[in-house]
Amino acid sequence: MNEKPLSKRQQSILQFTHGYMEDHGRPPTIREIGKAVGINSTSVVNYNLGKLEEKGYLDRDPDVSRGLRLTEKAGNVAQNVGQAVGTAAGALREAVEQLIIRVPMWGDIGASPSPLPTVNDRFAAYDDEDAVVVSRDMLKVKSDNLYALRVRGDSMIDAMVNDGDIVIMQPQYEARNGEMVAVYLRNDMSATLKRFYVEGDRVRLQPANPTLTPIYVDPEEVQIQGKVLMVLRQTE
Amino acid sequence: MNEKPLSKRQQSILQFTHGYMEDHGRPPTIREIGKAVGINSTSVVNYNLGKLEEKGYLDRDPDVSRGLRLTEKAGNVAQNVGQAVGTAAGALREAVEQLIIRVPMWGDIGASPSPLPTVNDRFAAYDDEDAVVVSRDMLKVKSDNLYALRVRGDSMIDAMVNDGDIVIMQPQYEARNGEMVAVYLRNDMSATLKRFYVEGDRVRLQPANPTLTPIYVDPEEVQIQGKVLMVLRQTE
DNA sequence: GTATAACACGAACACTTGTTCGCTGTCAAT
DNA sequence: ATTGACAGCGAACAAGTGTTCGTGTTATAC
Repeated sequence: MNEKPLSKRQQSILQFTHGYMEDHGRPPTIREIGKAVGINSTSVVNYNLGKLEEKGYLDRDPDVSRGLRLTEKAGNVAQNVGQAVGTAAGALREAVEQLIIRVPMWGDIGASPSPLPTVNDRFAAYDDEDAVVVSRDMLKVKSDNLYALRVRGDSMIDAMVNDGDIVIMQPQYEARNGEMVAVYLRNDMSATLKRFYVEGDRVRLQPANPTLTPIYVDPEEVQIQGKVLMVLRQTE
Repeated sequence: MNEKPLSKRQQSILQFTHGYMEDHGRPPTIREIGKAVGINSTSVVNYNLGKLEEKGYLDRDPDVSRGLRLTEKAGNVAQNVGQAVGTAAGALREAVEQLIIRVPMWGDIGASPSPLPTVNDRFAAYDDEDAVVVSRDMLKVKSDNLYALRVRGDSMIDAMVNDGDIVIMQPQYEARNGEMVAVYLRNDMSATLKRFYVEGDRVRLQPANPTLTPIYVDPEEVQIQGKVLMVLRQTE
């Protein structure tokens, strides 16, 4: 449809109407439009509004005061404000959720004898205040059931994990070779973080520090409690 | 202020007005309100609108048609959609900025001989894609000028930092006793991460692993490049 | 040059809309 | 029992607002 462009007056009318609606929360009257765009006669304003309606820039309800409505074509604002705000807020919330994970802090690991807390141990209400915030980019797994533990004592040093460090865990009760896991050694009654390998009928637990020697244990002695995904150290 | 609750009629007036505004893009007239909530007399509607204005639920412009405006207190939608969306977006963006810091990834540390990159070395445009996202809670400093380095090789193991770990650095060229810093040893042409102590006329560099022995160097040999704030390890 | 359409205008009118007035009824406090 | 506050009502009125009418000017098509 090859349509005539808007006259300058018609553009002024649209701009004024849009701004008036935003400032006042209601459309302007015919006389208010005329005063704003320099038209002395209500019938000229009426004529131009009729033309704008023909061209699809606004709707008019006849015989009611302030019976104008700008259409989408006029670039007017969305009518359903609450929905627009909610949609924007939801989109931003989704964007944040795409960026970070809040991992609940469940307690400590390290002082012997002390088994690791497990998923099933947890019944206290999750407290968001104690969460550790981590970038999703740094985790390559689904974020189900992650938890954080703070290391107490020097027993994890062979795992290159220091007193005070935080480890991000994923519940897991079996391990593949090479995975860094938290294991509870029943004979020692202690927990440790090592890379796990099955070798013949024994289990090799390899320290993260490659200069240290591994330990070999009977599979019966090992209780895997979870996989280590990240270590976070604050040095201050 | 102990204020009387709204009457049922007043609640109906607010609800009708809100819905009419959304449906029609303009406020209702006194007579439209009366018809909707079962009031035959314009003066009763007028009286109740006056009460709602007193209580802060709406504003009235006198002597104009459709001169009502619901206020925030009425739970009405924001009038300026763009502004409301922008305000909401800004508030959420501020909330995210309160929660996390995006630390630029500047390069590697560890392969010898290789001095640390410094603030002054950096001239390429900061690429947000390479940033490391860290929770502000885990940093106790102003976030000015932080940068991240990825560790290459085993040379940091005495610092309890493994190949592939990420360290979050703050530029700093002098150190207080006990701070974990990145230092460049001029004689070795190598960089290391250690706790820094001045002892007499020498400098003691203490490994993070307390079972290892420190090294003593001449102060002239030491070039401090930055303070280590955090270590992040991905174990997968 | 003429006819037609588009655009413009002031004035009057019709209708819509908000305000005011005088009155009534109910309820709580004195 | 009286009074005052509150809520309600119909009617009249004043003001606001949109529509219609008759006329004039300018641009376009033939």
